[in-house]
Amino acid sequence: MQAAFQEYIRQHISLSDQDVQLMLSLATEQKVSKKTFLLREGEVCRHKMFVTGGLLRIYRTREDGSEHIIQFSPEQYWCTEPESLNKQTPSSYYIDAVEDSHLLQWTKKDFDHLNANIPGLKAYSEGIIAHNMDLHRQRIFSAISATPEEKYDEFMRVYPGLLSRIPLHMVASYLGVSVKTLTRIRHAQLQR
Amino acid sequence: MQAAFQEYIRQHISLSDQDVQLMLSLATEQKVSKKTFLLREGEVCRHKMFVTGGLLRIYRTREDGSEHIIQFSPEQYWCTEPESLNKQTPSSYYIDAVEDSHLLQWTKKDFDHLNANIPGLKAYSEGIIAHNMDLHRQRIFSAISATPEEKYDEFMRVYPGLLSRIPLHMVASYLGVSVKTLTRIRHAQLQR
DNA sequence: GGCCAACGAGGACATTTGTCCTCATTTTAA
DNA sequence: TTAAAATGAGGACAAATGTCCTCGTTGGCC
Repeated sequence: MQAAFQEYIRQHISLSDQDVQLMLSLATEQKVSKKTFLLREGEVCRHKMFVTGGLLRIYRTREDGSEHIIQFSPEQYWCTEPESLNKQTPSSYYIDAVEDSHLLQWTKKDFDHLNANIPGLKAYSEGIIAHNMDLHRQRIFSAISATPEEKYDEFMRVYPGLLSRIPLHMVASYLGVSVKTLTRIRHAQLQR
Repeated sequence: MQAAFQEYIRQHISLSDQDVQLMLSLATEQKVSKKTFLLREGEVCRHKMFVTGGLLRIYRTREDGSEHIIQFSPEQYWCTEPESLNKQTPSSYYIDAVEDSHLLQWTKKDFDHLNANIPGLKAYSEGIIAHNMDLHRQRIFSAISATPEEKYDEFMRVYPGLLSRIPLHMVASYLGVSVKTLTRIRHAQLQR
C-alpha cells in the first residue's frame, strides 16, 4: 500500500526518492474495516491521513441524530479534520470508513517537520489547501443555488465512479436532500 | 482610512510600526461608491483588498441571471477572489460594493513580497486561510442540513449588525432561499 | 419637488420536497 | 445456514417553498 502513495507523489510533486522515503519513514500504516471510526465528535484529530485504498467519509450530526456528509475521501485522497488537527481542539466531525480501507497517517508534528524539511512539499501542501478552498466555494454556490438534480449531476462529476460504491442515502446526505428526492431524480433520468 | 487598517493589524498581529508602514507603502487606497464593480466575471482578480469602511459582496450568477452571494466583506474584513488571484485566471465571481466603501489594495506580487519579508505575516495569512476554511465547512454543513430559519439565525450570528445594512433580497441570496421564505420567517419570529 | 426604482409585505396558487408507510431484494452477521 | 439489517423503490399524503401578482412606503436622483 505504500506503492500507491509513491505513485501519487510521483504524479503530483517531484520529490527525490530519499524525500519520499523520509515521508514514508514517519508514516504509520493502518488497515481499517468498514464502519471503523478514525475520528469521533469531541475527540482531537491527531493525524493527517492519506487513503491508499478504500473510502472514508467526513460527516457531522445534528441533534436529531441525522448525519450530513461533508466530504468523501476515496483512494488517492488526503483526509483529515483540519480545524481539530491544526488547533488540537475537539472535533465537531466524525470520520469513518465506508469501505475496508488502507491508510497512511502522520501526526501533525511529523508532517510539520516534513513540510519544513522537504523542498517543495510546503508549497504543494498550500496548493492542496487553496484547491480545497476553491472546491468548498463551488460547493457552497451549488448548495445555495442548484436544484437537487443539478447537485446530483455535480456529485457524479466531482466523484466519478463513487455512486456505485456507496448507498443512496449517503449521496442524499452529501447533497442535503432526502432519499426520496434522489429516487425521483434517478427515475426521471431513466426516462431520457 | 489607513488608521482603520493600523488598528486592525494591531489587534490581530504584532507588527512593528515599520512593518505596518511597509505594508501601507505598497497599498493603494481606493474609494468606491455603491454598486461599483471591483471584479467582474471573466476578469482576472488583480488585488487582495482590505475593507476599511463600507461593505463589499462576492457573488456568482446563474444562466438565468440570478445572483447568489458567497460572502460579505464589511469593514475590517479582507476581500478577494482567491482562485482568480492565485492562478491569475478569469474569475467566475463578481465583487461589488453594497455601500460606498473605502479599500486598501495590494497586488499579488506586492503581497507575496510582504509575506516573504515581514516576520509573522505569512503565518498570519495562513491562519486567515485556515479560518476561512473552517467557516466554509460550517457553511456547507448549514447549507445541506439546516432549515431556512436556522440559516437565517446563523447569518445574523456570523454577520452581526449586517441585517439592517442590506436589503432582504441579498440575505435571501446569501442563504439560498426566496425572499418570500425570508418574509415568512421574519413574520413567524415576530410572534415570539 | 416630483418621479421612478427599490423595497418589504402579503395573498393565491402551483410545485417541490419531505415524511411515513410498505414491499422485495440483497447483504451482513451470528 | 438462517435471521436480521440494509437497501432501493414507490404510493399517499402533508408540509415547505417558490412563483406571480398586487400594494403601500421609502429613498435616491434629475
